[in-house]
Amino acid sequence: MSNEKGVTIVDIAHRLNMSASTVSKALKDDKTISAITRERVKALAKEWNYIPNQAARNFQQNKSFTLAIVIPDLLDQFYALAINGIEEVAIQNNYNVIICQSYDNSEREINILNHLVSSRIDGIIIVVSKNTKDLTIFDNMEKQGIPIVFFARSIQQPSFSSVSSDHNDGALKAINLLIKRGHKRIAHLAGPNALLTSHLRHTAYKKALEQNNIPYDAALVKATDFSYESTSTALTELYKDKHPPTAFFVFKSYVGLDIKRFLQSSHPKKLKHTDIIGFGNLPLIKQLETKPTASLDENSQMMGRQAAELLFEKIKDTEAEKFHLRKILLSLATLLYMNKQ
Amino acid sequence: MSNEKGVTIVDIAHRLNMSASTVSKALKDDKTISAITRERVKALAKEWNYIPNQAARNFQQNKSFTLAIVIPDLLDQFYALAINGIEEVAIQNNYNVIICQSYDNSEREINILNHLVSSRIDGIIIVVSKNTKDLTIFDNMEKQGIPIVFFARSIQQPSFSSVSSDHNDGALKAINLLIKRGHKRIAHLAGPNALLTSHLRHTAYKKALEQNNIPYDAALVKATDFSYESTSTALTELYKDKHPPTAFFVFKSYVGLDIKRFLQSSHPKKLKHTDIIGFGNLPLIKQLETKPTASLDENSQMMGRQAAELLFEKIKDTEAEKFHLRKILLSLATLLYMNKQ
DNA sequence: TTGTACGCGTTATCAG
DNA sequence: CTGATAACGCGTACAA
Repeated sequence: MSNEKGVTIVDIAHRLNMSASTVSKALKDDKTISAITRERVKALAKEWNYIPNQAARNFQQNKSFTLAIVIPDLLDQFYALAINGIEEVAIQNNYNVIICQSYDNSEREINILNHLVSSRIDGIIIVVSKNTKDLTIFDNMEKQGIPIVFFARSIQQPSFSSVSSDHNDGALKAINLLIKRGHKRIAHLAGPNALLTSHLRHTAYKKALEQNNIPYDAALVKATDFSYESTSTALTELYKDKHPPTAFFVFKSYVGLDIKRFLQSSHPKKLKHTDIIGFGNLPLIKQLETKPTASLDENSQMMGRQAAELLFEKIKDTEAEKFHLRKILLSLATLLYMNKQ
Repeated sequence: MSNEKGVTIVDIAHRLNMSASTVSKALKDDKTISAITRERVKALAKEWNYIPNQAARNFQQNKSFTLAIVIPDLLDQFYALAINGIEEVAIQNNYNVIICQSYDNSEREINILNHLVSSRIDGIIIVVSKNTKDLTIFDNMEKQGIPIVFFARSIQQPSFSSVSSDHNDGALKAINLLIKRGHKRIAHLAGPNALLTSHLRHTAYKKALEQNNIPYDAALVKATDFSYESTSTALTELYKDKHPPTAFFVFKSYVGLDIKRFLQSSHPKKLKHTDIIGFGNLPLIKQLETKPTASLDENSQMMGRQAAELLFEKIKDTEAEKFHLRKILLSLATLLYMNKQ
């Protein structure tokens, strides 16, 4: 019978008059153990409701069979969907996933990472928080054999694997669409300065304009930290212009939604004629009565799957002491929404 | 110097010519170790970047310093906010949180729970998935000393701790508000049948009508499984009635949003005059141009904090071998939204 | 004040 | 085919 602390392999071995190692092997169907023994062991294990002590296994094997996802914010549906994709692949590989929120705060991020290292996490998929500058911790982690995949947000260091959207591809598709719809004054609401991705998308915006022979106007570009207040300040500035924008290319769709909110309260007449397009197709857009013009469909679930697959390649390669680096850039479809006229 | 597998206490002890136990104690500032020794140890630990092996600790102490949250779906902002509240309290207690999605599937839920037990999780906060009937696993877990707090969704078993909204209070406030706004035909869109909470809210709806001397009409009540399709089928039925509803009391606000979507496409003229109120104040409502009439403000973040605090009480009580049961029912404010007229 | 000895549950190795 | 033994890193009771 079981004591209250849980049945162990030793308990079973004792009852069956065999050694713990035999039981251990029998439990995992090791062919060097006779079929009868295996059956006896499994039967008793079931009867006694033996639950393997995963903590002991982790310790013994110096592995956790767990990978971590570190994201700024769960409320952002882009990340939530990505998690679903990652989990899918993790489950296939018999791995568990732990989700950590950095709240876009690099100190908290470091705490999280240290704890993950300490817990012998097997791999990490991370969306770096917006102020993260110091990448030494990531270097150290890779040196310790913990594979990392950077997700969505890019970083300076070229030696890390990553999965993200193709900014140039996305910007070009967005700008082309807006031009096709007759716009000349296309503003760009960029992400926070501290984020490398903000600059990449800004540059992509410039390039896309160039390719369409539209002169770049720095006055049409403002940064936002993604809060409504910040976006609204930026917009107030933009609308002071003699030739205010008639369309927006935004860092991500959430910013586009805030633009709509702003217009509704400050320039309701412009609402209908202002086209907005940005990165990210969010489920919540389904719920909106008037939608943004379009989104660059990032399919974050698929991105998550890709990141997880990449991570598992690295986990296996680390075990084999190989070296593995890959950067995946995903091109984007534009997703048009239809508003009632 | 450190080997690549990470510095251990033994490494430090060896280098400093002392025993591992001395180092172990020094590291945690044990006063029985001389100040000088403590300093020497800590200095070297820092120099060598010693990272305690949490996996070893967990194993040795048979604790994980981690609690788990099991929810149906991360995309639901109600749960995402609850997580934030839980995390807040967990961090204060130096605990980690792992988040698991059951996708409202009880088989997956069981897998998750088994794995959590196996990992020696210290406590669980769970939103049971909608088909969960068999509660023996929870009984077993409590027997094994793993405290559980049920969150938001109620279960039959009275012997578990829980935190949820006060259905009667909520329903009464909602119905009162709708009546005040002149409605007589108030429909109820209930949750799935398999969910006890659906019945509780349904009953609360009946009671609230009674208290207002409005006869209960079963034809005004339909269940939805929360998908748009299901809700839309229910609505189609409802609008076949000779006296179709002019207002809705819904299981949760997401259903209310789907009602709006449905009306917009099928009965656009009714949209303006149909009042909708349900459980849950969701951040995404900010983004809507026309909002539901009101929400019962569940403040899931605060609910999360309460659940976590309750769980920590239980964790401490378990250690002290005490018994602890509490059910928290939170009353709700109604939150009115103002639509442009 | 410091050190010794042991156990936590599991698995890998190697001997029988 | 099975068993004995050691090892993983840490904490702790007890001895010195």
